[in-house]
Parts: sequence; structure tokens; C-alpha cells
Amino acid sequence: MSKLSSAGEKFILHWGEMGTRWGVNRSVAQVHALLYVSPNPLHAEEIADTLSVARSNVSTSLRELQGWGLVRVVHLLGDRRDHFESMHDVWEMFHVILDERKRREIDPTLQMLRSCVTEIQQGEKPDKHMQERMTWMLEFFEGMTSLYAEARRLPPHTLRAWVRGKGKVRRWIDSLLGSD
Amino acid sequence: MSKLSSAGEKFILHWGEMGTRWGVNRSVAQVHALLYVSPNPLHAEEIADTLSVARSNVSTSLRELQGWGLVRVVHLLGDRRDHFESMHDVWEMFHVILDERKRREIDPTLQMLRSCVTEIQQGEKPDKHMQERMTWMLEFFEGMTSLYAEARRLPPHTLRAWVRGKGKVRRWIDSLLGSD
DNA sequence: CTGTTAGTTCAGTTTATACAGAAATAACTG
DNA sequence: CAGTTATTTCTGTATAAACTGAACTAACAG
Repeated sequence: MSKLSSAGEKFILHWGEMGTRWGVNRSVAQVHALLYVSPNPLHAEEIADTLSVARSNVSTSLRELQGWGLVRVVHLLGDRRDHFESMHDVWEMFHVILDERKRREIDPTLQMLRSCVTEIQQGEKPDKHMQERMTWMLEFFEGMTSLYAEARRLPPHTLRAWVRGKGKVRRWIDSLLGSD
Repeated sequence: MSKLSSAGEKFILHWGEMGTRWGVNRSVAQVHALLYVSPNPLHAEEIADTLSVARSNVSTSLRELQGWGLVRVVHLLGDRRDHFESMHDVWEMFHVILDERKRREIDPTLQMLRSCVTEIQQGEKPDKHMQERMTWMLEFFEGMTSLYAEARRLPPHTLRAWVRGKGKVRRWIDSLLGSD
């Protein structure tokens, strides 16, 4: 795959753009997109050629993607070059990304909020307004975190099955919970 | 509120940093954080002074925040300056942000994926691999979108009540859905 | 060994974005 | 209507991040 189809190019460019909107480097997102649609693992030079970026850029992008756990190295017999392939299960990909962003961003935020609340409480003249607001925020993040932890514990294919066909059951549960 | 407490400062700086990680301008996030913890609406100059940024910067940041629907103008009797206050319900804030990011980013992505899949199908020699991968991605986004739409329909306080106290019920539902 | 290929690291450059300050506009006051 | 205050818009500058190309390291092949 040295030349991209029109759809492939469209997808990769859009994915790169999406990346920037969510705080991910454009090249990193593009490499990820390319590996996602590629039928077979690619080596660095193929990637660089296809995306028209420097090899060094590809190297660091691949490093980043491996750090996220989205891409892994594959070796082919008779070829000493590293080849790379993306995780292909989109739902699993989603989980990996959420886990990682939680670890990198949500957990530190929880820490920060807890230390702010403690600090306010221990001050001489505690600012009740601010304490209240920060507590709300803290409770929100704690709630979402535990909700996610619960969802995370579901058997792997439950969520996708649920989303696909369980509208009825879900609505029934909603009504149950709503009447409380 | 012209001088910030230590906790307030810590919160605002962290929030600004979080913003950048999620593709939101640092100043915008800081202004939002400040208004969130502020006990009363603030006018532009107060904000600029407190955060040590230019008024013009505050002006555009406030515009942005109003565009998101997170901040609104308030007028006080005997004061012709605009004052601004943030939405204070964190759960509602979350919904507003998700709705807006869906509209700005997810919906265009769905469009892009649909047009890619169509384009591949209509090509002379359809690339089956790529079609499959893009279809998976499309189904994922469609699934998440409809799941979110359902959650969105829940009565306003259901989710927070659920998160707070419904661990038991939730686990029971999980087991129900898991055994299917 | 020596030449070649793969991969990484680093220094310098480019690019995009954020930001400040000035200028322009608008709204109000006496 | 003149003077003042609030707000927005615009232009140029500063900053941070991304990216390239070259230098370097490592691994291998003959």
C-alpha cells in the first residue's frame, strides 16, 4: 500500500483533523488511521511515503502510539525491518484510549480537586462557596469514574450487543430507574 | 474577587492545562474555571485582572464560552457593564459539552465515514478490507451516538442519583445483561 | 572488517495558534 | 452633542508545538 485510495485519503485526513481537536498530534492520528485501514502491517518507510512525512516523524509517532497501546510491532520472516499494525477491534480501541486518558488526565484531576477541597477546609476562614463548587466537581468526577469502572467490568461483547439490539430492554430499565 | 485563594489558583491553572489536553484554548478554560468557582458574576476587567491576561483575550474567550452555552451574560442594576456567570450544575455542563462536541465533531465524522463507505462500494474494484474497517468504525460511532441519545433522554437527575447510590441495582442489571 | 540498512535522537526551522495592544465601534451620561 | 466608559475587532508579535533533515547508533550481510 504505497498509494492511497480516495476514501483512504479522506479517512486519514479527517482522522488527523479529529486528533488535533482532541489534543492528539496530527501525524500521530494519521499514522494510526493508516495502520487501522491497512490490510497488513507496514514498516516505517511505507508509512512515511504514503503520508508524505519525514521518517523521523513516523518514528516518534509510532513510539507514541505504542505508548498508548494502540499499535504493536510485528516481524516478518526474511525482513529485518519492524512492521506495525494497529489494534483492529474498535470497541477495544475505545477502551484503551479511555483507560489511558483516565490515567493521564482524570486521575490527576481527582487528586487536584481533593487537595483543593482539603486545603480550603483547613484554612482559617474557609471559602464556603468555593468549597461547595469544588466538591460538586469532585463528586462528578468520582461518579463518572466509578460508573466507567462498572461499565469496564462488563463482559467484553456486552456493550456492543447492547447497543445493537437492546433498545427495548434498555427503555424498560430506564423507566424503572426513572420512577425512583 | 480580585485576588485568588491558593486553591482557586491551583484549580484554574489545572483547568487551563486540562483544556489544552482536550483541544480547548487555555485562556478559555481558565476563564470558565474562574467563573465556575466565582460566587457572583464577573465583568471582563475583573476577569482580565484576576487571570493577568489582556481584556481582548477575555472578550474572545467569553464569546467562545457563550458559543458553547456554558456562560451567559447577566446585568446588574446600576452597572452598564456585562457580567458573566457560568452554568453551575456540573452534570448539565457535561451534557452541554458532550452535545456540542457531538455536533461539531462526531456528526461530521459520521458523515465522512458514510461517504467513504459509499464511495468504496461504488468503486469498480471495491477494497473489501478497507470497506470492512470503515464499516466497523461507522457502526461504533452510530452505536455510541444512539447510546448517548438514550442516556440523554433520562430524566435530569437520574444519572447522578444512579451513580451515587444505585450500585446494587446496577450490578443486578449488569448480571441480567451479561447472561444474554 | 567493511559496507549497507534500519531505527533513533537531536538541533534547527517552520508553522499554527494564542495573545497583547491599538484602533475602532457602540452605548451611555450629563 | 461632547466626553466617558464598555466592548469588539484587527494587526502584529510571541510562544509553543510539530516537523524535517542530518547525525548518530545499532544490527546485520557479505
